[in-house]
Amino acid sequence: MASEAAKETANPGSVRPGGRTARVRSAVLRAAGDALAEHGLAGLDLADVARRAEVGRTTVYRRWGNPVALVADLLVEMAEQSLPRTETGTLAGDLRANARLVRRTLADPRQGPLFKAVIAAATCDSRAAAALHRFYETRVDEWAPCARQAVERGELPPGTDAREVIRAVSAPLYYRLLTTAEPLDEAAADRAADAAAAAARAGAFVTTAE
Amino acid sequence: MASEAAKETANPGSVRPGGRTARVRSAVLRAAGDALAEHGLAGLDLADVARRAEVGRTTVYRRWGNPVALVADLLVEMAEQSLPRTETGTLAGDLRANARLVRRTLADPRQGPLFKAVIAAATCDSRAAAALHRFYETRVDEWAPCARQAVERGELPPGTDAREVIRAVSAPLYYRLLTTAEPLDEAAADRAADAAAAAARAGAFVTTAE
DNA sequence: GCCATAACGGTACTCCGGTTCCATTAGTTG
DNA sequence: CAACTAATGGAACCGGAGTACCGTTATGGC
Repeated sequence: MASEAAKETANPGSVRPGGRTARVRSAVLRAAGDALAEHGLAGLDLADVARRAEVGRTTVYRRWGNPVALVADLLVEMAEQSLPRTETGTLAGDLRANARLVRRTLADPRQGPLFKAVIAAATCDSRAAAALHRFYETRVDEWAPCARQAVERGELPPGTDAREVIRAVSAPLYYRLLTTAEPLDEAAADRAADAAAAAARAGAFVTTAE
Repeated sequence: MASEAAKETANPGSVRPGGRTARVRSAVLRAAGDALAEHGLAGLDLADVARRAEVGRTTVYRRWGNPVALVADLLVEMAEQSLPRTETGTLAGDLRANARLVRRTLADPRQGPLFKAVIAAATCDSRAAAALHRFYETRVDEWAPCARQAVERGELPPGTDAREVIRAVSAPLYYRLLTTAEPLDEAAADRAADAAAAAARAGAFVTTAE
Protein backbone atom coordinates (compact mmCIF):
# COMPACT_ATOMS: atom_id res chain seq x y z
CA MET A 1 0.00 0.00 0.00
CA ALA A 2 2.94 2.23 0.60
CA SER A 3 4.27 1.81 -2.90
CA GLU A 4 3.69 5.39 -3.99
CA ALA A 5 3.72 7.03 -0.58
CA ALA A 6 7.07 5.67 0.53
CA LYS A 7 9.53 7.10 -1.95
CA GLU A 8 7.81 10.48 -2.08
CA THR A 9 10.01 12.24 -4.63
CA ALA A 10 13.17 10.21 -4.93
CA ASN A 11 15.89 12.39 -6.45
CA PRO A 12 15.34 12.82 -10.15
CA GLY A 13 17.61 10.55 -12.12
CA SER A 14 17.28 7.56 -9.81
CA VAL A 15 14.32 5.89 -11.47
CA ARG A 16 15.41 6.20 -15.10
CA PRO A 17 19.17 6.45 -14.85
CA GLY A 18 19.88 5.53 -18.48
CA GLY A 19 19.97 7.36 -21.76
CA ARG A 20 19.32 11.05 -21.62
CA THR A 21 19.53 11.29 -17.85
CA ALA A 22 23.03 9.81 -17.83
CA ARG A 23 24.04 12.06 -20.72
CA VAL A 24 22.82 15.13 -18.85
CA ARG A 25 24.62 14.08 -15.71
CA SER A 26 27.95 13.59 -17.41
CA ALA A 27 27.62 16.84 -19.37
CA VAL A 28 26.80 18.75 -16.21
CA LEU A 29 29.61 17.17 -14.20
CA ARG A 30 32.11 17.94 -16.92
CA ALA A 31 30.89 21.53 -17.10
CA ALA A 32 31.02 21.79 -13.32
CA GLY A 33 34.62 20.56 -13.37
CA ASP A 34 35.54 23.18 -15.95
CA ALA A 35 33.82 25.94 -14.03
CA LEU A 36 35.46 24.91 -10.76
CA ALA A 37 38.89 24.78 -12.35
CA GLU A 38 38.35 28.27 -13.75
CA HIS A 39 36.57 30.20 -11.02
CA GLY A 40 36.93 28.07 -7.88
CA LEU A 41 34.15 27.04 -5.57
CA ALA A 42 33.04 30.57 -4.67
CA GLY A 43 32.53 31.38 -8.35
CA LEU A 44 30.50 28.29 -9.10
CA ASP A 45 27.20 29.45 -10.59
CA LEU A 46 24.64 26.78 -11.37
CA ALA A 47 23.13 28.84 -14.18
CA ASP A 48 26.58 29.10 -15.73
CA VAL A 49 27.10 25.35 -15.42
CA ALA A 50 23.78 24.74 -17.14
CA ARG A 51 24.79 27.04 -20.00
CA ARG A 52 28.15 25.30 -20.43
CA ALA A 53 26.54 21.87 -20.36
CA GLU A 54 23.85 23.01 -22.81
CA VAL A 55 21.24 21.81 -20.40
CA GLY A 56 18.16 23.45 -18.98
CA ARG A 57 18.78 25.71 -16.01
CA THR A 58 15.83 24.13 -14.25
CA THR A 59 17.32 20.66 -14.54
CA VAL A 60 20.50 21.61 -12.73
CA TYR A 61 18.61 23.33 -9.91
CA ARG A 62 16.25 20.39 -9.56
CA ARG A 63 18.81 17.60 -9.54
CA TRP A 64 21.59 19.22 -7.53
CA GLY A 65 20.13 22.36 -6.01
CA ASN A 66 23.30 23.95 -4.69
CA PRO A 67 26.99 24.12 -5.56
CA VAL A 68 28.30 21.81 -2.86
CA ALA A 69 25.82 19.06 -3.72
CA LEU A 70 27.01 19.26 -7.30
CA VAL A 71 30.61 18.99 -6.17
CA ALA A 72 29.73 16.02 -3.99
CA ASP A 73 28.31 14.24 -7.03
CA LEU A 74 31.39 15.16 -9.02
CA LEU A 75 33.50 13.53 -6.34
CA VAL A 76 31.53 10.32 -6.56
CA GLU A 77 32.31 10.28 -10.28
CA MET A 78 35.98 11.03 -9.64
CA ALA A 79 36.26 8.22 -7.09
CA GLU A 80 35.05 5.69 -9.63
CA GLN A 81 37.75 6.28 -12.18
CA SER A 82 41.08 5.45 -10.53
CA LEU A 83 44.29 5.31 -12.48
CA PRO A 84 46.50 2.23 -12.23
CA ARG A 85 49.64 2.28 -10.15
CA THR A 86 53.08 1.50 -11.48
CA GLU A 87 55.39 -1.02 -9.77
CA THR A 88 59.12 -0.51 -9.65
CA GLY A 89 60.20 -3.28 -7.26
CA THR A 90 61.56 -1.09 -4.48
CA LEU A 91 59.80 0.98 -1.87
CA ALA A 92 61.74 4.13 -2.74
CA GLY A 93 60.87 3.72 -6.42
CA ASP A 94 57.19 3.06 -5.77
CA LEU A 95 56.80 5.98 -3.42
CA ARG A 96 58.56 8.30 -5.86
CA ALA A 97 56.24 7.14 -8.61
CA ASN A 98 53.28 7.85 -6.37
CA ALA A 99 54.59 11.24 -5.31
CA ARG A 100 55.24 12.26 -8.88
CA LEU A 101 51.78 11.16 -9.94
CA VAL A 102 50.19 13.19 -7.17
CA ARG A 103 52.40 16.16 -7.94
CA ARG A 104 51.58 16.02 -11.63
CA THR A 105 47.88 15.96 -10.81
CA LEU A 106 48.04 18.87 -8.39
CA ALA A 107 50.27 20.93 -10.67
CA ASP A 108 48.03 20.33 -13.68
CA PRO A 109 46.34 23.56 -14.78
CA ARG A 110 42.93 21.95 -14.76
CA GLN A 111 43.20 19.28 -12.07
CA GLY A 112 45.03 21.44 -9.54
CA PRO A 113 42.35 24.12 -9.18
CA LEU A 114 39.72 21.40 -9.37
CA PHE A 115 41.22 19.56 -6.41
CA LYS A 116 41.48 22.77 -4.45
CA ALA A 117 37.83 23.51 -5.11
CA VAL A 118 36.75 20.03 -4.20
CA ILE A 119 38.61 20.20 -0.89
CA ALA A 120 37.01 23.56 -0.20
CA ALA A 121 33.58 22.07 -0.85
CA ALA A 122 34.31 19.23 1.56
CA THR A 123 34.93 21.74 4.34
CA CYS A 124 31.50 23.27 3.76
CA ASP A 125 29.26 20.24 3.55
CA SER A 126 29.28 16.88 5.27
CA ARG A 127 28.02 14.99 2.21
CA ALA A 128 30.79 16.46 0.11
CA ALA A 129 33.22 15.61 2.89
CA ALA A 130 32.07 12.00 2.93
CA ALA A 131 32.49 11.79 -0.84
CA LEU A 132 35.98 13.26 -0.58
CA HIS A 133 36.97 10.83 2.15
CA ARG A 134 35.78 7.96 0.01
CA PHE A 135 37.77 9.28 -2.91
CA TYR A 136 41.02 9.36 -0.95
CA GLU A 137 40.27 6.04 0.68
CA THR A 138 40.14 4.36 -2.71
CA ARG A 139 43.27 6.17 -3.89
CA VAL A 140 45.22 5.19 -0.78
CA ASP A 141 44.00 1.59 -0.96
CA GLU A 142 45.16 1.45 -4.55
CA TRP A 143 48.73 2.25 -3.51
CA ALA A 144 48.93 0.67 -0.05
CA PRO A 145 50.04 -2.71 -1.46
CA CYS A 146 53.44 -1.28 -2.39
CA ALA A 147 54.15 -0.55 1.27
CA ARG A 148 52.79 -3.95 2.25
CA GLN A 149 55.13 -5.61 -0.21
CA ALA A 150 58.02 -3.63 1.22
CA VAL A 151 57.24 -5.13 4.62
CA GLU A 152 57.29 -8.62 3.11
CA ARG A 153 60.57 -7.85 1.38
CA GLY A 154 62.03 -6.77 4.69
CA GLU A 155 62.48 -3.16 3.63
CA LEU A 156 60.10 -1.98 6.34
CA PRO A 157 59.60 -3.21 9.89
CA PRO A 158 56.69 -5.60 10.45
CA GLY A 159 53.53 -4.01 11.77
CA THR A 160 53.96 -0.96 9.55
CA ASP A 161 50.64 0.64 8.61
CA ALA A 162 50.78 0.57 4.82
CA ARG A 163 48.07 3.17 4.27
CA GLU A 164 49.74 5.58 6.65
CA VAL A 165 52.93 5.33 4.59
CA ILE A 166 51.05 6.29 1.44
CA ARG A 167 49.32 9.14 3.18
CA ALA A 168 52.70 10.38 4.40
CA VAL A 169 53.77 10.77 0.78
CA SER A 170 50.81 12.89 -0.25
CA ALA A 171 50.53 14.98 2.89
CA PRO A 172 53.47 17.35 2.28
CA LEU A 173 52.35 17.92 -1.29
CA TYR A 174 48.84 18.91 -0.29
CA TYR A 175 50.18 20.99 2.57
CA ARG A 176 52.42 22.85 0.19
CA LEU A 177 49.63 23.31 -2.35
CA LEU A 178 47.28 24.80 0.21
CA THR A 179 49.43 26.76 2.61
CA THR A 180 52.39 28.06 0.64
CA ALA A 181 52.99 30.06 -2.50
CA GLU A 182 55.92 27.85 -3.49
CA PRO A 183 55.57 25.79 -6.66
CA LEU A 184 54.97 22.05 -6.58
CA ASP A 185 58.05 20.92 -8.46
CA GLU A 186 59.41 17.44 -8.97
CA ALA A 187 62.05 18.03 -6.30
CA ALA A 188 59.30 18.57 -3.75
CA ALA A 189 57.67 15.32 -4.85
CA ASP A 190 60.89 13.35 -4.50
CA ARG A 191 61.58 14.92 -1.13
CA ALA A 192 58.12 13.91 0.06
CA ALA A 193 58.66 10.34 -1.13
CA ASP A 194 62.12 10.11 0.43
CA ALA A 195 60.92 11.55 3.73
CA ALA A 196 58.06 9.07 3.89
CA ALA A 197 60.37 6.18 3.08
CA ALA A 198 62.90 7.24 5.71
CA ALA A 199 60.22 7.67 8.37
CA ALA A 200 58.72 4.29 7.48
CA ARG A 201 62.11 2.57 7.69
CA ALA A 202 62.64 4.13 11.11
CA GLY A 203 59.40 2.53 12.23
CA ALA A 204 57.38 5.73 12.59
CA PHE A 205 54.31 4.03 11.11
CA VAL A 206 54.37 0.82 13.16
CA THR A 207 51.01 0.44 14.84
CA THR A 208 51.74 -0.53 18.42
CA ALA A 209 49.64 -3.51 19.42
CA GLU A 210 46.13 -1.96 19.49
CA MET B 1 47.02 68.25 -8.21
CA ALA B 2 46.45 64.57 -7.88
CA SER B 3 45.96 64.72 -4.15
CA GLU B 4 42.26 63.98 -4.23
CA ALA B 5 42.12 62.26 -7.59
CA ALA B 6 44.76 59.67 -6.85
CA LYS B 7 43.31 57.74 -3.93
CA GLU B 8 39.79 57.87 -5.36
CA THR B 9 37.92 56.07 -2.61
CA ALA B 10 40.55 54.38 -0.48
CA ASN B 11 38.88 51.55 1.43
CA PRO B 12 36.83 52.89 4.28
CA GLY B 13 38.71 52.55 7.52
CA SER B 14 42.09 53.45 6.11
CA VAL B 15 41.92 57.19 6.73
CA ARG B 16 40.59 57.14 10.29
CA PRO B 17 41.71 53.78 11.59
CA GLY B 18 41.27 54.62 15.27
CA GLY B 19 38.43 54.56 17.77
CA ARG B 20 35.10 53.41 16.45
CA THR B 21 36.47 52.10 13.18
CA ALA B 22 38.85 49.77 14.99
CA ARG B 23 36.09 48.71 17.34
CA VAL B 24 33.81 47.89 14.43
CA ARG B 25 36.56 45.93 12.70
CA SER B 26 37.33 43.78 15.70
CA ALA B 27 33.64 43.15 16.43
CA VAL B 28 33.03 42.14 12.82
CA LEU B 29 36.08 39.88 12.66
CA ARG B 30 35.11 38.15 15.88
CA ALA B 31 31.58 37.66 14.57
CA ALA B 32 32.93 36.39 11.26
CA GLY B 33 35.09 33.86 13.10
CA ASP B 34 32.09 32.62 15.05
CA ALA B 35 29.95 32.35 11.94
CA LEU B 36 32.67 30.52 10.03
CA ALA B 37 33.21 28.06 12.86
CA GLU B 38 29.48 27.36 12.94
CA HIS B 39 28.37 27.29 9.32
CA GLY B 40 31.58 27.08 7.29
CA LEU B 41 32.54 29.28 4.39
CA ALA B 42 29.53 28.44 2.23
CA GLY B 43 27.18 29.50 4.99
CA LEU B 44 28.89 32.80 5.65
CA ASP B 45 26.28 35.50 5.27
CA LEU B 46 27.44 39.10 5.64
CA ALA B 47 24.07 40.23 6.90
CA ASP B 48 24.29 37.60 9.63
CA VAL B 49 27.79 38.73 10.55
CA ALA B 50 26.57 42.31 10.83
CA ARG B 51 23.75 41.21 13.12
CA ARG B 52 26.13 39.22 15.37
CA ALA B 53 28.58 42.11 15.51
CA GLU B 54 25.74 44.55 16.24
CA VAL B 55 26.93 46.64 13.37
CA GLY B 56 25.13 48.13 10.41
CA ARG B 57 24.63 45.80 7.47
CA THR B 58 25.79 48.55 5.14
CA THR B 59 29.09 48.91 6.95
CA VAL B 60 30.04 45.28 6.44
CA TYR B 61 29.14 45.33 2.76
CA ARG B 62 31.01 48.58 2.22
CA ARG B 63 34.23 47.66 4.00
CA TRP B 64 34.54 44.02 2.95
CA GLY B 65 32.03 43.46 0.21
CA ASN B 66 32.18 39.69 -0.02
CA PRO B 67 32.83 36.68 2.23
CA VAL B 68 36.32 35.85 1.01
CA ALA B 69 37.54 39.42 1.46
CA LEU B 70 36.29 39.29 5.01
CA VAL B 71 38.10 36.02 5.60
CA ALA B 72 41.26 37.49 4.11
CA ASP B 73 41.11 40.31 6.63
CA LEU B 74 40.45 37.84 9.41
CA LEU B 75 43.61 36.01 8.37
CA VAL B 76 45.66 39.18 8.60
CA GLU B 77 44.44 39.54 12.16
CA MET B 78 45.18 35.88 12.94
CA ALA B 79 48.71 36.19 11.57
CA GLU B 80 49.48 39.02 13.96
CA GLN B 81 48.77 37.13 17.14
CA SER B 82 51.19 34.20 17.30
CA LEU B 83 51.51 32.03 20.36
CA PRO B 84 54.95 31.42 21.81
CA ARG B 85 56.71 28.14 21.30
CA THR B 86 57.91 25.91 24.08
CA GLU B 87 61.48 24.57 24.20
CA THR B 88 62.28 21.14 25.50
CA GLY B 89 65.94 20.83 24.58
CA THR B 90 65.64 17.92 22.15
CA LEU B 91 64.39 17.81 18.58
CA ALA B 92 61.96 15.00 19.31
CA GLY B 93 60.53 16.90 22.25
CA ASP B 94 60.21 20.17 20.37
CA LEU B 95 58.54 18.59 17.39
CA ARG B 96 56.11 16.72 19.60
CA ALA B 97 55.25 19.94 21.37
CA ASN B 98 54.63 21.57 18.01
CA ALA B 99 52.57 18.66 16.71
CA ARG B 100 50.43 18.61 19.84
CA LEU B 101 49.87 22.35 19.63
CA VAL B 102 48.76 22.06 16.01
CA ARG B 103 46.58 19.09 16.81
CA ARG B 104 44.94 20.83 19.74
CA THR B 105 44.18 23.79 17.52
CA LEU B 106 42.72 21.73 14.69
CA ALA B 107 40.72 19.53 17.05
CA ASP B 108 39.30 22.50 18.92
CA PRO B 109 35.55 22.83 18.33
CA ARG B 110 35.90 26.47 17.34
CA GLN B 111 39.37 26.69 15.83
CA GLY B 112 39.11 23.49 13.79
CA PRO B 113 36.12 24.52 11.66
CA LEU B 114 37.56 28.02 11.46
CA PHE B 115 40.81 26.75 9.99
CA LYS B 116 38.94 24.59 7.53
CA ALA B 117 36.89 27.58 6.42
CA VAL B 118 39.92 29.78 6.11
CA ILE B 119 41.69 27.22 3.95
CA ALA B 120 38.60 26.93 1.80
CA ALA B 121 38.54 30.69 1.34
CA ALA B 122 42.18 30.67 0.30
CA THR B 123 41.36 28.28 -2.54
CA CYS B 124 38.74 30.69 -3.84
CA ASP B 125 40.54 33.99 -3.80
CA SER B 126 44.13 35.00 -4.39
CA ARG B 127 44.11 37.74 -1.77
CA ALA B 128 42.86 35.31 0.84
CA ALA B 129 45.49 32.84 -0.36
CA ALA B 130 48.24 35.42 0.08
CA ALA B 131 47.02 36.16 3.60
CA LEU B 132 46.95 32.45 4.43
CA HIS B 133 50.47 31.95 3.10
CA ARG B 134 51.68 34.82 5.24
CA PHE B 135 49.98 33.32 8.25
CA TYR B 136 51.73 29.98 7.85
CA GLU B 137 55.00 31.64 7.00
CA THR B 138 55.02 33.40 10.35
CA ARG B 139 53.98 30.25 12.19
CA VAL B 140 56.69 28.17 10.54
CA ASP B 141 59.32 30.86 11.15
CA GLU B 142 58.34 30.88 14.79
CA TRP B 143 59.20 27.17 15.14
CA ALA B 144 62.01 26.77 12.64
CA PRO B 145 64.69 27.68 15.23
CA CYS B 146 64.14 24.39 17.03
CA ALA B 147 65.24 22.50 13.94
CA ARG B 148 68.11 24.91 13.43
CA GLN B 149 69.26 24.30 16.99
CA ALA B 150 69.07 20.55 16.39
CA VAL B 151 71.50 20.97 13.51
CA GLU B 152 73.88 22.89 15.77
CA ARG B 153 73.54 20.21 18.42
CA GLY B 154 74.44 17.59 15.83
CA GLU B 155 71.05 15.89 16.01
CA LEU B 156 70.40 16.67 12.35
CA PRO B 157 72.77 16.68 9.37
CA PRO B 158 74.13 20.08 8.31
CA GLY B 159 72.31 21.75 5.44
CA THR B 160 68.93 20.63 6.75
CA ASP B 161 66.12 23.02 5.77
CA ALA B 162 64.66 23.92 9.16
CA ARG B 163 61.38 25.27 7.83
CA GLU B 164 60.80 22.13 5.81
CA VAL B 165 61.17 20.06 8.97
CA ILE B 166 58.48 22.10 10.70
CA ARG B 167 56.20 21.85 7.70
CA ALA B 168 56.69 18.08 7.70
CA VAL B 169 55.22 17.95 11.20
CA SER B 170 52.04 19.83 10.31
CA ALA B 171 51.45 18.31 6.89
CA PRO B 172 50.10 14.91 8.00
CA LEU B 173 47.78 16.57 10.51
CA TYR B 174 46.25 18.87 7.94
CA TYR B 175 46.06 16.05 5.42
CA ARG B 176 44.18 13.94 7.94
CA LEU B 177 41.88 16.82 8.88
CA LEU B 178 40.92 17.50 5.30
CA THR B 179 40.89 14.14 3.54
CA THR B 180 39.90 11.55 6.11
CA ALA B 181 37.09 11.00 8.57
CA GLU B 182 39.49 9.73 11.23
CA PRO B 183 39.86 11.78 14.40
CA LEU B 184 42.91 13.92 15.08
CA ASP B 185 44.08 12.29 18.28
CA GLU B 186 47.26 12.77 20.22
CA ALA B 187 48.68 9.54 18.81
CA ALA B 188 48.41 10.99 15.31
CA ALA B 189 50.24 14.10 16.47
CA ASP B 190 53.05 12.11 18.03
CA ARG B 191 53.33 9.94 14.94
CA ALA B 192 53.59 13.04 12.76
CA ALA B 193 56.33 14.46 14.97
CA ASP B 194 58.25 11.19 15.09
CA ALA B 195 58.01 10.69 11.34
CA ALA B 196 59.27 14.20 10.68
CA ALA B 197 62.15 13.71 13.13
CA ALA B 198 63.11 10.37 11.58
CA ALA B 199 63.00 11.78 8.05
CA ALA B 200 65.05 14.78 9.10
CA ARG B 201 67.68 12.60 10.79
CA ALA B 202 67.91 10.53 7.62
CA GLY B 203 68.73 13.70 5.71
CA ALA B 204 65.49 13.93 3.72
CA PHE B 205 65.39 17.70 4.19
CA VAL B 206 68.99 18.52 3.30
CA THR B 207 68.98 21.12 0.56
CA THR B 208 71.48 19.93 -2.01
CA ALA B 209 73.79 22.77 -3.01
CA GLU B 210 71.34 24.98 -4.98
C1' DG C 1 6.15 -0.33 -31.73
C1' DC C 2 3.02 1.64 -28.06
C1' DC C 3 1.86 3.46 -23.73
C1' DA C 4 2.66 5.48 -19.19
C1' DT C 5 5.39 8.59 -17.05
C1' DA C 6 10.23 10.06 -15.55
C1' DA C 7 12.93 13.63 -16.67
C1' DC C 8 13.86 17.72 -19.27
C1' DG C 9 13.45 22.71 -20.37
C1' DG C 10 11.15 27.23 -21.38
C1' DT C 11 8.61 31.06 -19.05
C1' DA C 12 6.99 33.73 -15.50
C1' DC C 13 7.36 34.90 -10.85
C1' DT C 14 9.26 35.65 -6.17
C1' DC C 15 12.32 36.90 -2.79
C1' DC C 16 16.40 38.27 -0.77
C1' DG C 17 21.45 39.44 -1.16
C1' DG C 18 23.69 43.47 -2.26
C1' DT C 19 23.67 48.52 -3.45
C1' DT C 20 22.53 53.40 -3.25
C1' DC C 21 21.19 57.48 -0.78
C1' DC C 22 21.37 60.43 2.84
C1' DA C 23 20.93 61.78 7.62
C1' DT C 24 23.53 61.04 11.98
C1' DT C 25 27.58 60.12 14.83
C1' DA C 26 32.11 60.66 16.31
C1' DG C 27 37.44 60.91 15.13
C1' DT C 28 40.85 64.26 14.00
C1' DT C 29 42.95 68.54 13.25
C1' DG C 30 44.12 73.26 14.34
C1' DC D 1 36.46 73.16 22.00
C1' DA D 2 34.83 74.09 17.46
C1' DA D 3 34.79 72.96 12.65
C1' DC D 4 35.45 69.56 9.22
C1' DT D 5 34.57 65.34 7.37
C1' DA D 6 35.40 60.09 7.63
C1' DA D 7 32.69 56.50 8.84
C1' DT D 8 28.47 54.48 10.35
C1' DG D 9 23.71 52.79 9.86
C1' DG D 10 18.71 53.04 8.66
C1' DA D 11 15.54 52.86 4.67
C1' DA D 12 14.34 52.45 0.15
C1' DC D 13 15.57 50.29 -3.99
C1' DC D 14 17.16 46.89 -7.62
C1' DG D 15 18.71 42.77 -10.08
C1' DG D 16 19.43 38.28 -10.48
C1' DA D 17 19.63 33.68 -8.15
C1' DG D 18 16.50 30.19 -7.20
C1' DT D 19 11.48 28.33 -7.60
C1' DA D 20 6.92 26.97 -9.45
C1' DC D 21 4.31 25.71 -13.22
C1' DC D 22 3.39 23.18 -17.10
C1' DG D 23 3.96 21.70 -21.83
C1' DT D 24 7.40 18.65 -24.38
C1' DT D 25 10.61 14.84 -24.99
C1' DA D 26 12.28 10.28 -24.83
C1' DT D 27 13.05 6.08 -21.62
C1' DG D 28 11.81 1.60 -20.13
C1' DG D 29 8.38 -1.94 -19.66
C1' DC D 30 5.15 -4.59 -22.08
